[in-house]
Amino acid sequence: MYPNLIQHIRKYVELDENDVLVLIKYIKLVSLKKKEFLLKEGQVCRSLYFVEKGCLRMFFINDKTVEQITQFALDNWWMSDYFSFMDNKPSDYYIQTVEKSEVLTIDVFSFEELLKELPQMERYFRIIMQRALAASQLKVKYMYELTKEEFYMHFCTSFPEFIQRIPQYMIASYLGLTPEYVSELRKKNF
Amino acid sequence: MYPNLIQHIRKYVELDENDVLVLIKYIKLVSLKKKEFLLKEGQVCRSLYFVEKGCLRMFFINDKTVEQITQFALDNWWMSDYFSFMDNKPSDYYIQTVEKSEVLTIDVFSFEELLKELPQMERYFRIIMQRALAASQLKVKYMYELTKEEFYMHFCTSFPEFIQRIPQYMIASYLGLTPEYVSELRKKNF
DNA sequence: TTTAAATATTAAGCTGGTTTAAGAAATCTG
DNA sequence: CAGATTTCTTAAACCAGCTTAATATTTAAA
Repeated sequence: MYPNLIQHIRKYVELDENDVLVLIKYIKLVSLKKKEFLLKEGQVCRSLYFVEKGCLRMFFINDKTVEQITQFALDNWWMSDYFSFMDNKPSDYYIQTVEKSEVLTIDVFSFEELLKELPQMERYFRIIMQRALAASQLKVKYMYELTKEEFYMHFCTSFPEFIQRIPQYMIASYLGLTPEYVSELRKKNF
Repeated sequence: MYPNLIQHIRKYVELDENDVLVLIKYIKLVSLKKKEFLLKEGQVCRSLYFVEKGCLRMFFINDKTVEQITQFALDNWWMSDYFSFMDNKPSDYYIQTVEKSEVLTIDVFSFEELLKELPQMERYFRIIMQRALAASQLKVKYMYELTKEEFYMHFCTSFPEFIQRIPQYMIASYLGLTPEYVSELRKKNF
């Protein structure tokens, strides 16, 4: 049950069979089709989401017309609007499946209970947050360092699995480019 | 001793007088003048830094000429290159004081020992990382959402204390603008 | 298999923000 | 206080990447 999550946790902390039984008390599995929503703007983000299988995207609506993607989560990634989750505030974001997905959810209350009952999960999430923070800082560095063309090329070579699975216009949005410009770059570079 | 750090920790977890004695075993105070370095490119970032008083900036060198600032840390902020710290890899960054500062440092080894001896610190750092991640995500959102002019104006109204303490050209760098363009914006907007 | 919807391409014109270069003002240092 | 250094301003030329608008292609649904 939830093999990817269990394995992921065990990369960072000890988790015996009993701990697993505790863990699964607090976790819910949600099976979703393509384009289903886990969160919409205005709702409080009440859960952390772990992608067992599939792909999520997080986006907000720019000047009320354009979807601006800020994150993707493929298999074995956590996703949440942490501000909304922590402070119980309405979110500015949507979280939606990009493809058919199996998502594990843990709500605020279960999260706190789980941390009490399995203190090593405090360490696990500390490490997860720390790694997510490092990744976020790296993305910001690339946004500063690279031209948009370089940013796109870098993304293509660094994350070829995204190029396979995610429509081009979504990648454009994630990188802060227009789809038209990505078209131009593809023509130019291949 | 270290009143700001102690108070900061107590905002999130319990810390009795004995715990404080344990904590200070692992922490070092460094007093620095303006423009002193805590980290230089190529070195491994071996510590987490907490600003008791003062101001730090984190930057890297762009195409070998221009300093690109990615973070500031004022009083009560933690700063580190988490990638370098976690994985023991040479950093791309410099960390330098912007003004005379009192900085608390905790190195990798002490960090692990501290977490063993005071497990509630695992929770404290989980929350700190979570908040830093939320802040980083919010910055990325603004970078997507706002024009450079709006980004600058938003920063000025949201963080007036930065405008007081930090030279204008550093703020320009942090926001990804040229100092010349900031000059133009100031003329235009006041 | 047809129709509709979603995704991708092409090309011309335009603009927000950079680059370059020079000088002015403020702040340090002895 | 004087000179050196750091920080800030001004203005013109320039360009990476966007906008607009029309068409083409792929995918999904009926």
